[in-house]
Amino acid sequence: MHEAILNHIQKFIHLEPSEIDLLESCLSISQIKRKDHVLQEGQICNTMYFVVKGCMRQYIINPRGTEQTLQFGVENWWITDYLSYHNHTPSHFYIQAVETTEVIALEKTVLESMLVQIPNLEKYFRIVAQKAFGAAQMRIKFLFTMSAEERYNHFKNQQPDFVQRVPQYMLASYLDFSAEFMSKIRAGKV
Amino acid sequence: MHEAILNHIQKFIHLEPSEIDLLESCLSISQIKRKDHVLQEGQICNTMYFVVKGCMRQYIINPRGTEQTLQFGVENWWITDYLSYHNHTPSHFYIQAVETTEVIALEKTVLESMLVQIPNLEKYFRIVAQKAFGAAQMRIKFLFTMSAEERYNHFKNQQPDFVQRVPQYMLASYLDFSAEFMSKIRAGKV
DNA sequence: TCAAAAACTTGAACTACTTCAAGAAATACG
DNA sequence: CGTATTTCTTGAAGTAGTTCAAGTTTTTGA
Repeated sequence: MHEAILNHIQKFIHLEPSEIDLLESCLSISQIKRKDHVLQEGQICNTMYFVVKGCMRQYIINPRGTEQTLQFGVENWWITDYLSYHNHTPSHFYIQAVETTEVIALEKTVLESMLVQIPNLEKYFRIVAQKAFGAAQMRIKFLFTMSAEERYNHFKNQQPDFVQRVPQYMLASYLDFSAEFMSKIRAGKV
Repeated sequence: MHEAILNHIQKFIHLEPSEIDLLESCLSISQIKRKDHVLQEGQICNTMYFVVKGCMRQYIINPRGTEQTLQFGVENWWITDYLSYHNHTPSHFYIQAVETTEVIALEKTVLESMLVQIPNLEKYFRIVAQKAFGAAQMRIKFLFTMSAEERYNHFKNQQPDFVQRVPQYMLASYLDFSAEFMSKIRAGKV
């Protein structure tokens, strides 16, 4: 039970058997159906989600009414709105299941008591957040320096399977170009 | 001595007097001259920098040979390449002083021993990284949804003083448009 | 203090994308 | 299985920006 998250945690820190038991007792898996939301714009985000199986995404609706994906979360990723979570402010984002997804939803109150009981977990979440921030910096670099076609090819080389897994319009918006342009890139019409 | 960083840490966690002493003994301020680098592309980043006074920036040189700023770090900000730091891989970035800047440079070996001796610091760095990641997500949102002029005005409203403080071409690249276009925005010629 | 370097401005030509609209194809699920 | 919904495609017209080049202004530091 909960092997996925326990394995992931133990990639970064050591856990005592008693700590594993404690974790087990606090965690539970829930299933989010395709297209269901776990966070809507305007809500305060009190939960962190660990993706066990499936795919979540964080997106916004831009002024033209089009969805734009800011982040995908696949197996072994955490997804949340950290700013809303820390500042208790209304979120700017939606978080939704792209496909039917199993997550471990960790509420702030539960997580905070876990962090007190297993102080070593602080290190785990520190490393997760630092790596995520590092990845966000690289993402901004790619957005700044590559053309649309280059971003598509680069992503496809890095994550060949993932390209098949999500609708093209979601990936297009994640790479910051229109769904129509994605279609033309794929057809070689650019 | 080191009040800036001690105050910043104590915004998020409690420190015992003995811990403060220990910190004091490990920290030292160094001065980075305007335009000097603390990290160059290709180097492995082993240090985190806390800005006490002044301004640092992280930037890249794009394929056309133009510098593009990915991140500014002003007073009370940490700046580093977390990906290079964690993975021991060559950095994609330059980190440079925009103006002559006082930083506390924390080497990985020193920081790691501090984290062992003051486990509570893990929490501090967790929160710093989570907030930084949250800010990066918002940044991507702004890049995705606002026009160049909107990004400039938004930034100017949020950080009126900062706009005066750095060369326009650095801010232009941070907001992802050309220095020339910045000039036209400011002149109202758009 | 003053020369050199850095930063800013301007206009003209260009281009990598977007938007719109409508139809075709693929997929979900009752 | 079949239909409703979602996703993808295509071309034409438009635009928010870039690039280039040259001149001007401001700042730096010996």
